Amino acid sequence: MRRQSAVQKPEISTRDRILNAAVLRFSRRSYEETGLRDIAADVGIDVSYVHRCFGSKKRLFAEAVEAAIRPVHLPTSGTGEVACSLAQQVFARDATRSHGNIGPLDIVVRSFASEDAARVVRQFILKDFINPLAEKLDQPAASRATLIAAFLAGVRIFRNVLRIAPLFKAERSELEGLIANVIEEMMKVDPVAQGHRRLTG
Amino acid sequence: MRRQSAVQKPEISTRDRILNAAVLRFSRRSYEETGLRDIAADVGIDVSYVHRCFGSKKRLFAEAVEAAIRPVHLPTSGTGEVACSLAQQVFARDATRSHGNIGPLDIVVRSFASEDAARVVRQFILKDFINPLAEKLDQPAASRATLIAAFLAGVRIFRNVLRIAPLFKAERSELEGLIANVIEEMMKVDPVAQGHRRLTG
DNA sequence: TGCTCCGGTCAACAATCGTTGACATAGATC
DNA sequence: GATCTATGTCAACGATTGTTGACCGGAGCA
Repeated sequence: MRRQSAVQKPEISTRDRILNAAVLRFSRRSYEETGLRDIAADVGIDVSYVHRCFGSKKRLFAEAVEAAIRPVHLPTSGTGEVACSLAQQVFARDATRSHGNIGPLDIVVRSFASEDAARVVRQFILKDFINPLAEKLDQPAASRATLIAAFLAGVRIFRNVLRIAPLFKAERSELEGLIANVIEEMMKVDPVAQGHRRLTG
Repeated sequence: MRRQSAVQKPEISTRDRILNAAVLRFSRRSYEETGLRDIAADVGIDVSYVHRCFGSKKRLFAEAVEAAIRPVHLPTSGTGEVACSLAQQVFARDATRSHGNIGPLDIVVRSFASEDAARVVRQFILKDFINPLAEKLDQPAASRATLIAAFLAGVRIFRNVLRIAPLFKAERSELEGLIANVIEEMMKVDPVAQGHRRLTG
């Protein structure tokens, strides 16, 4: 019924509306807790059409992850700027999808536990975050980049999923300062000279 | 049929066998992916008895978390020792429940996505980890302790749940060195003096 | 007019889930 | 022996899930 209304209205397609609804749902609840019927109800259509558009729940989820994430912005300048930028981005919420405090990261961190979802998420984290970041780091670059990713994911989980009080209520600028410092530490410290010193026993 | 067999054999109760099986299942799969029938099958009994013993799936999960976790060991000495100890414990696997690479932390990090499970997990993290750790830290102690917890959780998730290659395959001692350093940094750096310097713009 | 394709609905499938209540068995107690 | 209670089993409930196939209205085309 909702055909191109006379003129050239951009008029987002039903498929994209499903995708948007899916991103929001998957960002707020776990993969299993989110039903296709919920998503269909958001758009105002029947479940079967969701399935017809995307083939399966797993594929819809994969497309939702791909649609939600956007490339992480990594400044080309020194380590300090990179650290600060990452610290800010971990708190960023999505500008366009401004419902609640949902950001593009949340759909990723919500979906670790389920095997179906984890496969999708793992690929994204490696390709779109760890690998680009590792190019900016000293050896062992891959380990450093992964630890940074794990830290950011942990912070986002504690703050937005578990809603642990100290991270949920604390002043954002204070946290950003702490986090930026930690990230900078992860980027530059030599593990052999400083890290192993206490680990012999 | 399995009464105290004549003498004083310790003979673990069926209830505890259910609990053990639940810990393993919940550590390996998400809360929703784990069915009561799977747990019952592990023990070799009927589903209904699982339900009769624990009242509901949610309560069984809560008891499983409580049974799986054990108090984190915090050395009383300096920050360096605490950092090293935490770095080692994040890689520790459970000695008694030695199936696979399952450790007491995994049931926690597997289950944060589901709301039912998150409520249980949140309480444990605050009471048994963040609060004891915060007593050893400078202000803002709660924020620091929570960031450390988030970091450790992130590392465990990336390594044991997502199985991200760099953390999954890297040399353990190398990672421990990096992690211990990062934790020490989180414990002692003054956020106002060092953290805010770049965040004014 | 007739045909076909797109966008979408409707009803139902088979499976799985947590949950419930009725019933069985075996010791312990009286 | 009769009764009670702990330890289980069995069968089924109602709800929800992802999934499937039949169907339908309207637009475009010949």
